Amino acid sequence: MLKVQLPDGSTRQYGEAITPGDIAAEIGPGLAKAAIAAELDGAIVGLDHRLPDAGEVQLRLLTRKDPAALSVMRHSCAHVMARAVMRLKKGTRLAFGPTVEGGFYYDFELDEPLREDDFPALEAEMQRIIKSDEPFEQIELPREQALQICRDLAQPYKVEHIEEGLEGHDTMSFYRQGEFLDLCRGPHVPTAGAIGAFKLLSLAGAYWKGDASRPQLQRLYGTAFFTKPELDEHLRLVEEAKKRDHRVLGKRLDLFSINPLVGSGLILWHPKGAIVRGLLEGFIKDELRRRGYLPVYAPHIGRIELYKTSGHYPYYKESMFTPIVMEDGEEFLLKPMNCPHHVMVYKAKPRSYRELPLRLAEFGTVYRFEQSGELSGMTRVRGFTQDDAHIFCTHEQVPDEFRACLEMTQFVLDCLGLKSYRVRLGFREPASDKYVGDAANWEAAQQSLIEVCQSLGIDAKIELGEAAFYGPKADFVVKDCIGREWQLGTVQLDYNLPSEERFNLEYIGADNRPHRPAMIHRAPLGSLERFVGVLIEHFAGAFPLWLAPEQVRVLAVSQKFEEYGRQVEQQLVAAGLRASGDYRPEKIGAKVRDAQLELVPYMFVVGNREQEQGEVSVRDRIDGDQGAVKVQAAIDKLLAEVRNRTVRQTFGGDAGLGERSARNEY
RNA sequence: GCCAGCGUAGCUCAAUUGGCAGAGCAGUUGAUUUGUAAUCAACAGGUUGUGGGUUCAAGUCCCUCCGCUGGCUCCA
Repeated sequence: MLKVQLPDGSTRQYGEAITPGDIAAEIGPGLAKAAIAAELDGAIVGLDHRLPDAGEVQLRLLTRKDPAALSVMRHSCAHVMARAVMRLKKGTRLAFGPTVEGGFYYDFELDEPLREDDFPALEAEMQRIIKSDEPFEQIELPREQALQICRDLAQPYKVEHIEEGLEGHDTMSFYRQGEFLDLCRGPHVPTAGAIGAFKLLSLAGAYWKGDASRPQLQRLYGTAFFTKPELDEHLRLVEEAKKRDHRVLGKRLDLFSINPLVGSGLILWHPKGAIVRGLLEGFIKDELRRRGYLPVYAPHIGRIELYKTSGHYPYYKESMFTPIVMEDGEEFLLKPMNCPHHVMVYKAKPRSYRELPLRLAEFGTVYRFEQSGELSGMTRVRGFTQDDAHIFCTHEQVPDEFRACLEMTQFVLDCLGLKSYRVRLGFREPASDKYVGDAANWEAAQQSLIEVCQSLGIDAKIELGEAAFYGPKADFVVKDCIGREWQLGTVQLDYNLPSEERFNLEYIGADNRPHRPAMIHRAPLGSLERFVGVLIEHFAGAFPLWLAPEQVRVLAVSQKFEEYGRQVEQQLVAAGLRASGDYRPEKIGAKVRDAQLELVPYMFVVGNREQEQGEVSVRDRIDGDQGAVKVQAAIDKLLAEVRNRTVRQTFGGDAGLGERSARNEY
């Protein structure tokens, strides 16, 4: 006897084998038609899933209104896409085809590669398959039979996956849809007709099982929604994301450039971009001073022996610039990290416990030879500046220092209007022996990270095995205003560099004996390049007043008022505002338009009326014409907005562009 | 690094089947003196990313390299 509890609290009892589809039909023909999948005790299953014969289960029938149903449908759409590819390209070998955030993909190996030109034909074929509305039918087969079928179908990747990936599974799940049969655990929509509007998006390379030493397959990306308007809205958001791309805006707003003659991945900060960066640096410097950090400076290169001692060389040799070799054989490296230099500052003299915690801070520029295919605008570069600091402290001080670091990062992000973020806690894999440092210290440090996050109200997720070999870490992952996630700030504990086999750091304790300090690396913004890139996209180039490269522009109604305009402009500059003036022989409408397109936060319009009254007409970039006020009153208003670092406007929306993470395997 | 695609004026984009490289904006000059998102006109702007090849003829077809884009892999 099976007892089924439904979301409304009602229960139903069944004596015979039953499926969610049967139950839906029993409740009503409308639900039977609308149901797409079901949630059985928290797990998503198909409508044809056979419920247990006895016991008690909770069941929820999912319609197209449930987000979980969308994933099921997209996965089915991936199958339809694969079926279409196999119809058009004979001999296609199938790999994996899961759902990802914002859509789905399927990996194939073909004799003739797919091209984007093939998309229209593929989409037409998919449309035909959906129209014929054939059911998705699950088939469970014993291991040997499953293997034989995949061999008969000439699907070597499926065979390999059964043999290696699904070792220990006795039965295999397949889904059949017409002539298309695929190893798949599902679930799927009942029939292809449930698939709504879809679109093929892009073509890419992907290694089999994500392993660069294995064959490279072709990955076909697509997306699907239950209705055409939803698909159109999604595509519109993707277009919106493209418009606020920091590479596009960086060029249009003259913030930065990258020049092949200078080198890939090397940022040229133009004056306007440099203003934004400088303001951020100033903001951070003030915070560091307030929080007891001491500024230091270190050179951009160091002898190779420094990095041999730190252990970075030759371990990270592949992602470093080649050493500079002098005539006498001495070698230098462009520094890929600031820590070894800062460690040497620590080691410059004997340290007492009374000096700890010692917090050494520097905007340190580092160089890493990232793979060419990895470079992207300001967010992935070969030379970047970290708002770096290294804290040397006793093990007892670690929790307080963690707290201060996380609190500062939180403060900085809040000030910049980045309100949506989470923290990834990278902890050690308990069973592994790849980590340096004392296990008890690790345990205490990890525990304190959890407690600090809790007390600061930070949404933190523990990821076992994601720690660096030298210590646990907390990475801040920030979500921008269209839902994309970026890893920015980081706090990392380091048991390696202070160790005897590395720099052998010591301090003299209260017991007059030497002790080993702990070391924390931390950077609230991460890299200024990436951070500014993310800020550009987050604000769509429209920086809040305190960060805007140009804060006010004086617009003269005609050239007759140039003199008064320049006078106002001077007052603005004297008040500490970044101001300019537009005295061209253009109509005021044209000047307004230009300032508006350049995203200048405020325009002060001056003409005859203003000149006579000692006023300016304030035009707000967001709210438009605000009418005339005395010059000093206008300045005071702006100064207050700067002082408070007011964030007045960000742009909303979520294009489903977060971390692309595979959910359904095979 | 790997797979696929792309590269035309500062920017956005045209150029029939391989047949005289073109437009808008930006720029310069001149006229206009303007009241809240584009005043008018003239001028100038190019070794079509680089180097090679096929052809009577290459922006267009083939190869090389460089760069960019989307992914994959990597990320101290």
